[in-house]
Amino acid sequence: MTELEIKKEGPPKPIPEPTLRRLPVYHQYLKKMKAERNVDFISCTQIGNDLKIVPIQVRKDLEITDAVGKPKLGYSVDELIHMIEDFLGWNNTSEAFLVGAGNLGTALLGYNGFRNYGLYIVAAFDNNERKVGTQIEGRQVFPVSKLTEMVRRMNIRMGILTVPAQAAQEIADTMVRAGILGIWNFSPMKIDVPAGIIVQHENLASSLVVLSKKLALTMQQNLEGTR
Amino acid sequence: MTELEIKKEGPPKPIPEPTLRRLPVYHQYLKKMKAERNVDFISCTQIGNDLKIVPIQVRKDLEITDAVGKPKLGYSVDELIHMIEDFLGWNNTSEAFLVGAGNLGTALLGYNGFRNYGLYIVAAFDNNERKVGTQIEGRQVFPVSKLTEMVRRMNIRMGILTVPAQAAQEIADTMVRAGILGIWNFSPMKIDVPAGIIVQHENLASSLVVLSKKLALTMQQNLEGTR
DNA sequence: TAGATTGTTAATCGATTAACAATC
DNA sequence: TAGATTGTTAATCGATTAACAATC
Repeated sequence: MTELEIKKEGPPKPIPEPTLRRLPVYHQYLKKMKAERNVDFISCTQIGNDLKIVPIQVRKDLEITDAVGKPKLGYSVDELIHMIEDFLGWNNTSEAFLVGAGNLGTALLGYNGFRNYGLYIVAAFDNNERKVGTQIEGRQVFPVSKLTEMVRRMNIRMGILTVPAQAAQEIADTMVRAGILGIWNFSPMKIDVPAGIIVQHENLASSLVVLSKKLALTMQQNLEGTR
Repeated sequence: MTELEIKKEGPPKPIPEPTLRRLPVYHQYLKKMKAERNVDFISCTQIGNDLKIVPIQVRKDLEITDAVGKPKLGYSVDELIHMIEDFLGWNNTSEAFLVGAGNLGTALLGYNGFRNYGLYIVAAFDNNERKVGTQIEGRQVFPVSKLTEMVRRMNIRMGILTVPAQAAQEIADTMVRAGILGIWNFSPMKIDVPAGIIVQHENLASSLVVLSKKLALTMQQNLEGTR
């Protein structure tokens, strides 16, 4: 070993999905701590307490971003924010098309936060004649018939699916044929895609089931408590 | 042991959350198989193949609903659908209030599927004067100032939060004070609640991160493949 | 220095997967 | 009957949690 620290590369360690999902939560928290209270250094203990995550979990999660802390002091908030953004690739924006400019699609188009997460929705597509040609939240609405050509021309890799259930599979097929590699599916329909295509399905039924089961359990326990 | 099978009760076995999230997926699939192809019996192998879940996983998941299959034949589709609905409590509806009648709120109000999942959104609340007093998707819009009283009067237990980030915590507090026990949080803000209150946070940043990381990995692998 | 906190290695826990006997 | 599929028990895997030495 020389004095120069050799950064060992090794095979890319797999990132646990739960960790990945928590990183944006830490990021939001850190941003808030910085803005509201101008905190410079922070410990896993404090993060954990505030977010109701066990501190050791926080440490493990942050480790994956290669952030280093100082014993006794904690992590530099600025550095941590930066490391998370770097790790998540929020510093280089990628572009996406959104198909289905209904209420849900409009809501997503109107959510400016995505830009901070490295995502920019460049255009929307819809079959409704009254919407085609207009702008929604500053983005042009094109007919779905233009989708394939535009995906190819602009080299778009991500598609956001906000169409009704019955149209979901067909639009997904079109997206894939055009060259889209990742689909963010907000439709209530599971879609079939070829191997190698990534689908992230926001399944509200699944989420609702988790919430209602927990709720049912709480209410049952409350009842038992009064007996 | 008599001839009568004694159904052993035992302590309620904990339900793995991943299983819970998959049950609605099976349900949707089964409904589709029934409707489109009139399938009467189905095996875990087939379900697994179609949904790209390993068959043994499917079996384990279905086991929790107490559904029983016939060796060689598989499960009765009708019975399975019924058992899942029963297990998830989709046969008795519960009511919810929605706060924030923007595009996202409107989208949720317009999604009729919730009724099949045992959820009915009875009313919406908003501070926008142009919305208050109108109907959206057939539901009356009330001012937020009426929320507390109406939650109490109607004994509502679930709140759906579709307000902008900066209003989220305040509305959540109001909900909790009024007696809401479960909050379905669609705002991009993590909310603090007292112990015992259930929060299901639809965190789009988390989902996006998972999708983009996977996408980045695929694109990287594709690149390596061409070299 | 003393002690809080990080970094790292080991133990635990829970979900997934495998193995195999029972059965229609 | 033969064989596919269920039901059930065991093994594996990965994420979480614990333990403890290193360090500022």
